[in-house]
Parts: sequence; structure tokens; C-alpha cells
Amino acid sequence: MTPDQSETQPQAAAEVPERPTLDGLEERWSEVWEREGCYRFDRSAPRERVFSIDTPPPTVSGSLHVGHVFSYTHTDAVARYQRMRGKAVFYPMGWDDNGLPTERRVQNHFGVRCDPSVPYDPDFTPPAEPSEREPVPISRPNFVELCLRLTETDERAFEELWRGLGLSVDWSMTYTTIGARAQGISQRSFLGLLARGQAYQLEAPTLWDVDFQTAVAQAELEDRERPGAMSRVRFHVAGADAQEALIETTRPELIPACVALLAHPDDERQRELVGKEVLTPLFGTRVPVLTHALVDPQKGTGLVMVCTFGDLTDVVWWRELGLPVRSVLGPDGRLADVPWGAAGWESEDVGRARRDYAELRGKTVNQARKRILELLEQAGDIVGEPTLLTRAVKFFEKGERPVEIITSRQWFFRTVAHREALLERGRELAWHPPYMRARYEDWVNGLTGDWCVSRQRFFGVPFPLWYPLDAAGAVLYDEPIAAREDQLPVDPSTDVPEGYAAEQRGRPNGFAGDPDVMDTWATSSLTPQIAGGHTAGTAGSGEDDELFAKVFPMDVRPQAHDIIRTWLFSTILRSHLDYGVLPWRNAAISGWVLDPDRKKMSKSKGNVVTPMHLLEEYGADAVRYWAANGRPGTDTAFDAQQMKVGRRLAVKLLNASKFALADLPPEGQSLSNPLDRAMVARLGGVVADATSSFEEFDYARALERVEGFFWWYCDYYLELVKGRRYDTAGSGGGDGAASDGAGEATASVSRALRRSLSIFQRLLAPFLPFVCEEVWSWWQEGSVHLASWPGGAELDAAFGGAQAADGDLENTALAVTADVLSEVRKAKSQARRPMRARVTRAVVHDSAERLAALELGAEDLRGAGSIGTIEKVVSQEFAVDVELEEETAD
RNA sequence: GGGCGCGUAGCUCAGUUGGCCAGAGCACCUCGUUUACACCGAGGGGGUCGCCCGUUCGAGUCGGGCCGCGCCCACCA
Repeated sequence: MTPDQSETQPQAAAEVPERPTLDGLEERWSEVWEREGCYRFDRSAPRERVFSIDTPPPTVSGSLHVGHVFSYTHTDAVARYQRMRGKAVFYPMGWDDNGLPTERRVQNHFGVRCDPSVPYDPDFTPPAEPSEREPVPISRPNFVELCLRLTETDERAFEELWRGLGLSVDWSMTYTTIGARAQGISQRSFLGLLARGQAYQLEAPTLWDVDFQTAVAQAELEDRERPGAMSRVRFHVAGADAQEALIETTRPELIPACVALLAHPDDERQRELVGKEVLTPLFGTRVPVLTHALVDPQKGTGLVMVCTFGDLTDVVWWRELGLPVRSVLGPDGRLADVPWGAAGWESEDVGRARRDYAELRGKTVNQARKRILELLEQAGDIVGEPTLLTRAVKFFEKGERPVEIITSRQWFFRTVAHREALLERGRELAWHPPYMRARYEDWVNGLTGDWCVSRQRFFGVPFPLWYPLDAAGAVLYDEPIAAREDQLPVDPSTDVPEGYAAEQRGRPNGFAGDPDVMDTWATSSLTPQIAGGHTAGTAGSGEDDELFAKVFPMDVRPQAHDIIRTWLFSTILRSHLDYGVLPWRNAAISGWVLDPDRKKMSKSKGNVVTPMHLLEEYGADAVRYWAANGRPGTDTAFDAQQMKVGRRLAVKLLNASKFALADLPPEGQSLSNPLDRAMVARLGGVVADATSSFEEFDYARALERVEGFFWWYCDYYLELVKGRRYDTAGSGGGDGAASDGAGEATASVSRALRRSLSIFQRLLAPFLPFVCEEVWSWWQEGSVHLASWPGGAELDAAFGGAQAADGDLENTALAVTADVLSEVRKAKSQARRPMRARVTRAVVHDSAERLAALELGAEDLRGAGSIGTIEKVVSQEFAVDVELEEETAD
């Protein structure tokens, strides 16, 4: 039933509880919403009536914190607004269970580790007493089973929390990023990119985490400040021992991996050296001295050592100057065995090179660094004392040791070639707030290489590929065998490619499955497709192209600003590559929750606030109120005080609704009283403001406006009209024609109260869904969340067609009446008298215009202020002289 | 080093195109149980709008320059 219907037809008396309460509303109403399917997506709606949301699937790695509650509440408020606007809201939830965080938890929780060489054991049960120190090696399929078992438990807990918070999600459409559908879609998209040359594999230097022993992507790096030491190291010019070349380095352990020294082309000081060859200290390897424009002559000695590979700049120099590879670091982050001598690495003194390198081999980077400095010192090739400094070092965001750069075969998606197109997509997207676009552009402009998507891990989406083995059993990487689309999803470690038998796995002339899984973002970047059921061509996962066409491109992607470079960027990329469109029209970027000291909440800091107890202590509506106060894109400090305020607002709505609905509804809709009409006119302005704010995804502004006016309404309007409202409640209809005026005045306020409360209940419903549903249920059929958003027609109806020609006068009447009431209250308060104290005479000084308007509200004002007579004096300055009745001594 | 954002009452923040004595909530103080509400109501004190120039009849609002904080990015040897 629409609100218009409800108010034009006779209503039954409202069923208002004697003592309204917030207790138990969450349980009661979330159960009703589920039972009634209140938030089910209406698939029959035409495309233009659909509003689709690409919700962030939270990482299922244990606990939720208030940051989740914060940003998901923002999205939910928008979803509820759109639903009330008549949209069929597509709002499914996903769980991001794919990836490293889950692997780590499974290892610790069950005391196992994944070893792909172990065969699958269908009867495997995890150890009764998990040991972190001696984990049981298990097969990849067994490991994945445990991952799934653990994530299922987590996902149930998450869903319970979301329901408690009142998210209006369609729970029948939940997806996971490790589920068969997601895997099928992810693999299918990969094969498409492969076929179109947008995915390729390459043996190349890639960013590498030595703890997890996997490749990582540029997007997953972060800088951390670490102490270091800068050492000045002497190289000798080959054949001219007396001539030396000095470099400065923080990574002397990479001297054996040195392939050149570089100077800036214009650096006069180095002119002598350029073009010559020098010998590396200790190892005696000949390396050339070359020039490159990226060398900064101001830094260090102006001469820099290029190693394979110390940092990303080394990779640039190595590639652009065509230098050889001499790599010393193994995948485990230790210095590997290297072949000094004849057929291997060149040295002027092989014996010494072998002897010195033996001191380093097998050591970690840190150990080797310490040792090589000692060796260099002994050799006299350190100049002066090392300088201690602090420098930014790149880390894998989930890692504990700096990333290294190691040459390996990896899969890549092309990004750099699409830079301009991606920037254009960024301009096409509507950002809320708009300045967030800069972060995206910074990132796209700063891309240094294509996206490395392969990971040497286990719990993820495998590449749908096998490779043939030649007669000697060597893998033919350049002839990958792709899975057929109708096979997807496949696991090449257990599934067999077409044309081969299972026994041929790993045999000469047989095949091998691709051992890697995809970067978790390679699947998460497809959430619009996964959520939208885009599974065409994928066997057994429920094709649903009709649904996809209805929801994609989506209307909005809500997410936090820290994952613009990962999730937002990669989703745009994939949609651009696969469909040539933006994945959504709007990006609504939320901030973070900071602790009260304005530090980011994080597990490592131990300042995380968990949300469950907040919901219990303050109630879901109150927690949502706090969250909805956080402006779009702005980091917000955690503040339990705000939750108390939210709770007060909810209680206020209960009580104001009780007051408004206490009497029987009168016939008709039109408002005859000027104050009633002015109030509704003001409310109309608030509705317009809230509506335009919501259209811009500015839920916080909408709440601020609605809330502000609601408190004014309670403090002034309700107080002003109280007397008139009670007038006939007692006097009844016995006076016949004589009481028609009074009867009509009362009917007007009664109608105004119902009209305004109906609107307030709907305006607040996106923020306080539980209490609004409660008060709505007292007098309306159906859910407030399916009622229509307040707007023009119903407001016009309040004026009964006779839109006041003197609307300005009425508005002024309401303003001046409230001003006088405020002055009267102040006088009583300063006289330390109760508010009910009688005012024998109030003299209002004001402009002639306002005094004239005051007349329209004088009756209500006298009632609200217990005022005997009101006198008016024309004046430039507004003032009220209040004469209080003598205090009766008793 | 580049970019973005922020700096308004003790605290958290509003202040949309420049316009009367700068606002709210919390906290603090005073008063008050009047039939929506003690999970309450009424009132009060409290601010050189970070600093300095400039544009203007008029600047919290626009321009320039500083200072401070936060974040993002960077080819950090």
C-alpha cells in the first residue's frame, strides 16, 4: 500500500503500545523481512527500474570490525533509499574467501601445510592436536577442503552480523570468490584474454615474497621505513689496479650479482671511467661502466651499481641497456649456489670468488650483508664508515620481509598498453566524492609494468591450463593446452586435458597441469560478473544471461579508498578488456574508521573494536546512526557517544509517533491552519534536500538535514500545537455548529501530525530501519522499506489544492511564533520558574510584517507558553518583554 | 619529490554559488517531572573560523604564500 492510499482511505485506530521500546526490534523485524522476502530482487523489473550494487565481498579471515559496519551501513542507506524510490535493488552479498589470509588461518587452525606433491586422501582428517611447529603435509585438494570448511563457519558468523545490522541484502544471491561459479567465470575470462593476446606468460624478473615464496603484484606492495646502512665500496678498473671506481650501496650482498656500474651521461667527474671495465671486489667479475639518464649525479658518488636485481630501477637499467643476468637470490630469500669459473660466471680469480662466495651461500639477505661487509673490510675495499640511515623499503602488504626481485615464469595481464583508455574510463566514472579520482589517476599513471597474476599458492582459482611434456619430460610452456569452456571450472592438478589420459600426467610425452593459482584480485575484479550470474558457457553453474543484462553495468561500486589501486582499478580493467564498458556508473568511496586517537584501526595495533557488543549495547539503529554520520570518503573516529545520540533519536521517533497517532484519524487531508501548513511546507524543503543528497550518494547530508529538522519539529512545532491538538480530545462534538471552528483546527493539526510523521518515518527509514519499521507498523500496512519515498504529490495534497497565496506569510508566522516561544522559555528559565508558569503579558517587539504574521499563530503560541495577552510593538529589533505571574507561595 | 584532503567552541563536526551580531551535537553549568518522551525537557557560558597578504562595499567562504596534520603516489643507489 502506498502512503497516499493509506491516508485517503479511512484508517483503523493505530495500535500504539502503551510504552514503546527499542528492545527486541532487531530480532523481530529481521525475521519478518526474511519471511516476507522484503529485500528480494525483483527480476521482472525492466532494466531502467533496476538499481544494482557491486558490494565489496568482505575478506573472510576471522573477525569483522567496526570499519566493516561503517561502510556497509553507508551502502545500505543508499540501497534503502533507492528501493523506496521504486527501484528493484540488486544487492547481493559476497564473501572473499579466496587467497592467502585463509591459507594462513587454515595452517594455524588445523596444523597442516599444503604440499602439492602429496596425493589426495579422501579420508583425511586433520590432526586432533594441531601443531604449528610440525604441520602435517597434505595434498592441495585436501588443503582446499579445509579452507572451505573454515570459511563456511566464518561466513555464517558474518551473515548473522549483517542481519543484525539490518543490511537489506538479498541473501538468496550470496556468492563466494572461491565458489564454482566464481572459478568458472574467472577461468573463462582468463581464456578470453589469452585468446585475444591480453594475457601472456613470460620468464622475467618479478616481485617476489620470500616468505610465501610467490610472485606478487605492484598493487600489493607497500613502503615501510627500515633502518639501513650506506657503505662506500671500491671497484678497481680492470688492468689498471691503481684506478678505482667508488659506489655507494645499501645492499652490498648483491655485489656478486653486479652486472654494470652506471653514471649520468653528463657527469664530468665520471668521464674518465665511462667505457672502461671494472672488477667487482672479492669476486673479480668484469663489468662495464655505462651511462643512463636515470642516474642521479647528486646521489652518493654519482656512480651506481646495477645488480640483478636490487630494486625496480635495476630492472629498468637491465632491460634498457641489455645487461646479462647474474642472479644470486633463491626463491627462499637465501643466496643460492652459483657456478663460478670456466663455463659459468667469469672471474679474474676463480678460487677467491669461490672461497668468498662460500661465506655467503645459504645465508639470508641480512646475514649475507653482515658477512660481506666483513670480507670487504678485510680486503680493504670499504671506504670510510658506513652511514646509518632510514629508508623506505618495499614489502608485500601481507609479508614480513622485504620483497625481492627474482626471475621466474609468470602470467601477466596487459595494463600498460591500456593506460590512456583506463584514464579515460576513470573520467567517465562518477566519483563520490569527486576528488577520489586523483588516486586512481595517480595509480594508472604510475604503472610500471603489466599485472602479474600468477601466484605460487594453493587456495585460489587455478589457471585452466596444462602443458605438454616432450619426450625427455621437459615442460613445453609455449604450447599451453587450454580447457574447453564447457569444462569450466577445472583444476588442472586433478582434471585431465582433452586428448590425454590421466596416467600421462607428469610422464614424457604426457602433460602437466599449471601449478599456480591466480592473484585473488584476478577473481575479485570480476565481482559484477559473478554477482550478476554471468556464467554463460560455463557448465553446470546456472547460466543467467538475462539477469546479467539487467544488472550490468552496475549502478554503483561502494568501497573504501585504500583499495582504489587494487579492486577498483582491476575491475575497471577487466570490464574494459572483456566488454569495452565501465563496470558501473558510480563509485561511492568511503573512509576508514579511526580509533579515538585518530589512528587507523588494525589488528597489529590492537585497537580494533568488534561490532557485536556495540549492536547489543546500543542497538543496530544507533550504531547505524553513528556510521551514517561519517561523510563520504572521510575517515571518521570511532565514537560511542554518537551511538547514544542515535539511540536518543530512535527513542524520540517512538515517542513522537505515539503522540501523533494517539487520536482517531480525521477525514480528509487538507490543512486549514497556517502553522500546520507552514510546517509541512518546510518539511517539503527537507524532503527535497534529502532527496538530492541521496541522489549524490551523500547519505550523511541527507541524515543531517532530516535529523536537524526533526528535532526542531519536536521542540517547537509539537509544543506549539499541543494545546490545539488536545482541544477537542476532551470537549468532544457536543457543541454542534459553535465548535466547528475549534473542531476544524484540531482536525487540521491531527492531519498535519499524521502527514508529517508518515514522512519522517520514511525519511529516517534508510538510517534507522528497525525503529522506523516499528512505528510504521503501528498504523500502516506493509513494510516502510517498500513504501514510496516522500515527494511532491503527497505534499501538495496537504494544501488541499489551495496552495497558499500567502505562503510566505504563513512561513513567517511559524518562524516568529517559534522565536517568541523561545524568548518566553528563556525568561522563565532565567527567572528559575517552571515552564508551565503563567505569563500574564508578553510584549513582542518586531517588524510590522512579522507582527502581522504572528497573528496567525497567536492562539497556539498562547497555549504553548501559557501566555495571557500578547501585545505587539513595531520595532527594528526583535525582543520580547515577558511578565510572569507572581509566584504563589504555598 | 609530486598529488589529494584536512585545519571553525574543550571534543566530533555542519556551514552548496562570498551577504545581517558564526551554527549543531556531545561535554560542562543552571532550572524544571506540563497528559509523546527522565532512554526527558527548557536555558546558559564558551570561538582572533591555523597564520600572513590580496580581490571585494563585504571573506569561514574566492586568489596567492606560509605553518601543521593525515593519506595516496614516486626511478628512495
